[in-house]
Amino acid sequence: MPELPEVETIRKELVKQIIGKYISDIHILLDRSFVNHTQYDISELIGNITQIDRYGKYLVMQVNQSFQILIHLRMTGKLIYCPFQQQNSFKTNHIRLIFNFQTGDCLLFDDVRTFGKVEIFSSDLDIKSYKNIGIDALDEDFNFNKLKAICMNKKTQIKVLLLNQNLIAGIGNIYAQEILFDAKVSPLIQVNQLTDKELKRIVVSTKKILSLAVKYNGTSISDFRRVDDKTGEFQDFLQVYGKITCPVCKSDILKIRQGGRSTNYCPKCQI
DNA sequence: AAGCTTTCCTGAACGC
DNA sequence: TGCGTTCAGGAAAGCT
Repeated sequence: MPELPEVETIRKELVKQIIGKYISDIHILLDRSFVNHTQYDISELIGNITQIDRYGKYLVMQVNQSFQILIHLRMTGKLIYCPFQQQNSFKTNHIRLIFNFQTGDCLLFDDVRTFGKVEIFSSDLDIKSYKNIGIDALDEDFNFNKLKAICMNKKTQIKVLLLNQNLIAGIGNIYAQEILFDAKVSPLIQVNQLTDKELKRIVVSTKKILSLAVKYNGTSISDFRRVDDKTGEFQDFLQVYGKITCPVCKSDILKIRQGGRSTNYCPKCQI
């Protein structure tokens, strides 16, 4: 499931593959994957890809000065670059959209569970405010003071807060668990109860875990694949997600549910 | 208003 | 074997 490191991995690879390419046609295979296309004339959604940015888990492709393509992969969305229509060489069983380039190659949007979304925005729209996206977890302005301000007067459990994209953007269920394990903080603590030391450890662990995961091209647990269909490598570094035994103290890892999501944590290391 | 719950969807894994 | 049930998850809408 793509979180910040996976989306950043995809972004970097897309920059290499498709910057400067001319989108000549967008082929829609599943209507609901392309949220607001009925507001546009598809034949006019053409032009050069000039820039690709990431905001939290969102990808934004700038096309000329005219419009932006906003992409969210949710759980099973993939972007696969296919040189010269070599679609058969990739495991693309659930293609929802095809971006065709003038050069004959294309970008496939493949998504088993169809939660992923592609959306068109005019260039003057600010996506961060439109989608109410919080500060990016790897933004250098995300620091102790910022986290303390975010946590002030809130009773939410820290694990649930880390998943709230409106407050901090980019952290999903795998990395929230890894960050709290690394910071030795219980996922159950209400954020207004966190000490300054704990808040500082959470910030340090967030930077450490996410940047390491970016370095290793993300985590491929089940669905995540890179633009060239390769897997990431960070799954080899996971400490607590999907684990039975704590790698530090050998205690049994507890599995609980918070806000409808599963959480693994070590009750001995994470107090 | 903050913080819950529900909805969307499919394939894998499970139980009988 | 094969059927039915459960689970997984991000974000937004609908609740309280």
